[in-house]
Amino acid sequence: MKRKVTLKQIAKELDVSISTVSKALRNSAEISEDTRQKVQAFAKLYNYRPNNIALSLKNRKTKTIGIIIPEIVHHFFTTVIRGIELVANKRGYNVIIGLSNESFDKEIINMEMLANGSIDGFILSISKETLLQQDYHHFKETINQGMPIVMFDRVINDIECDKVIVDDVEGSKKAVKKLIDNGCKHIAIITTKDYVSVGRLRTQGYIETLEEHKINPKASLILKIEDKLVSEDHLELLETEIEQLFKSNKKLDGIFAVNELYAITAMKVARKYNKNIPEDLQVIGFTDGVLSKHATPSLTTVSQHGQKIGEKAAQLLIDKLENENDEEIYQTIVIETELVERESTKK
Amino acid sequence: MKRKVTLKQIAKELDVSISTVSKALRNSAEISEDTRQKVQAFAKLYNYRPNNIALSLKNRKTKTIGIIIPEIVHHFFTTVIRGIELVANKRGYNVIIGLSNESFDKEIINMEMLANGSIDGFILSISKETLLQQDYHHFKETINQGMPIVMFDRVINDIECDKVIVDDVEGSKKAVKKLIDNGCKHIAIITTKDYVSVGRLRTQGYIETLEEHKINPKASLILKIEDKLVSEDHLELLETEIEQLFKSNKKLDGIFAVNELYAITAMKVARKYNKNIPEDLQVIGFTDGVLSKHATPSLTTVSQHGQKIGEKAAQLLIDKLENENDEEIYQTIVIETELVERESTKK
DNA sequence: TTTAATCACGAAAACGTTTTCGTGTTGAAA
DNA sequence: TTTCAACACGAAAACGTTTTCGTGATTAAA
Repeated sequence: MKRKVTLKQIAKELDVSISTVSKALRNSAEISEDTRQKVQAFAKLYNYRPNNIALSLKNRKTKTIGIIIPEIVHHFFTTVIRGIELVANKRGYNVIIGLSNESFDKEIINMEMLANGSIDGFILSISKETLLQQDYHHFKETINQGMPIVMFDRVINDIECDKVIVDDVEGSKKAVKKLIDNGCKHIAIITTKDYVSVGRLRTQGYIETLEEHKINPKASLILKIEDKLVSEDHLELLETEIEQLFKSNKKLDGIFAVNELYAITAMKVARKYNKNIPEDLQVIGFTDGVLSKHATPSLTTVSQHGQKIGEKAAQLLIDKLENENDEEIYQTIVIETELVERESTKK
Repeated sequence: MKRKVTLKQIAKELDVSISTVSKALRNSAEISEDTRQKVQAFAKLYNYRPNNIALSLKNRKTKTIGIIIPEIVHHFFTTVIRGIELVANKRGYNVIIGLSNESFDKEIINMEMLANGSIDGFILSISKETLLQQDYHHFKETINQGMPIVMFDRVINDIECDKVIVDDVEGSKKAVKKLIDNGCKHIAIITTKDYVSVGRLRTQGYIETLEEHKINPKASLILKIEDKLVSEDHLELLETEIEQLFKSNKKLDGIFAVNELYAITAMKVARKYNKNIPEDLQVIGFTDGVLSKHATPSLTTVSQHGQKIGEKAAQLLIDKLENENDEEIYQTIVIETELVERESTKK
């Protein structure tokens, strides 16, 4: 087992100073051709690689991006990570991941763990608990200490930082409009409680679109799920709630669900009630994931282009990191949504 | 914007030495109660946090684990990550992620990027390309430099390191046995080419189980997919290959697929051929993910307990890291698989 | 031959810690 | 009054780099 070789060891071995070795390796003009070759040959032989930690300390930058997300077993978030990793790697950055697990405390702990020198900046999506408590001091403090943050998807307006979002309202409008155009008269929405910003916005899009088409939004057609209860383990609860929706709206012919799971479950319930999809009931989801693609019938959804979100977020962050003149101009980038039409809606 | 405060600044401000500040903060007995309180108060006021990078350099350990996986948009791998993160965090470690994207070169690049000081050890699953090329020098070199590696899921025997695997053969046997017990006479397997170790092992389990039950494995019932062709984008190819299987085996009444996607697609094809599941055809998959749970009918699968794999891997790695006496004893932990019975098999 | 410029290298500081060891000051014991 | 612990603190080294600056030796110009 040969330990990693350092400049010091090379210097000692070749009987020159550390500075000389360093310069020789970096092809400094100060060093003679002779020693340069000698040093480089030796370094190559022993497979010398500069120690990242030492470099980080010296340069006061780690070339590492910290990602904080609520959950990793989650198709959307992983596509975002994929995007981040893609451009980060291309630009010489590493990616370190912290999971808040939707918890306020864990979000803070993770951020503090990383903020003390381990990373140069954050890309994050806020945990539900944080959104619920509306306590954002940790973000503000981090930014105040000169560490840039880029928020995506779940963002809040009164934090001054770069943001990458999808136009939830617009995306939701596309979906609802599609249902209307396809002839649906009684369109329900299955959404989350309002404190989840994306749920709120998508609900808003739903209502606006109905109104634009002179349709009166009916309260009985709006189902707001308390999603703390509806983790993967509480599927039955979700199902019964949706069944209620079916029971109290016999004429139901269109459903817009703000995520895949709600949509899939709705289709399941529909089958139970002998409604054919898309003939009797058309369904559109939000967030294009594996479920949508492989469900039967496959699900028409609003795609958020998670990877693009990640790419853009990483771009924004790295640009800010590498721009010396830290002008405090913050951008909010909106990534276009796209309606992916599949079998759950009529042609 | 107040920059992060350092020991030096505190020392200067309070007109004491850096050593005194450091000791005071760490409650050293060398420091008087008076100055201790003064320093601690000041530190608290300015929210002092020791710089991780400096600590890493000093201690020659980063308290960070490097994970290298082939793909992040992948249910199994993310559950493993979740497990790793869970115990890593509990034990004060961070987690940094590199994606090989199933590429040999990217695997190497990522590992080199991290191996130069950024992390204390690796947890990884080998890329398909690496498995295909059978070039494992980068693993050996890393280990040789004193950096511990824990491999999971896709491992290779002749690398000396800790490993966490599922018993693919055993898991596959459970599945096939279930099909036999349920009365299937013509059981097909949809698997990968043999260079993917998990595919090979699951095929082995299939064959062995048949033989144990005096059933002759028929070549026409073994479908080996070249999975480079079958990314998410080549679904039709997968479908036609499976259709061939149906066409050439009219009596087909059981399918064991080595992953979710193959299983789901098989069910889709079955529907096309008007085979009822589970009455006419029973299907079992491998890897319990979202698809299995939410498909219709829901899919009976062999669950690998990804999270447990991650937890165990992290445990092994951290134990090794924190055990000074680096005895070179390597363990291979086998995580039990479990047959999760759902609607795609008979009761 | 003297002066000045160029060359080739080394010493040292800096990044932010922790820790070992040394030292001046105090108080008590002799 | 002298001696010696105990006390409270500081200097310095170390982790592994990069970079600035200084310097002795060689070479070219005067």
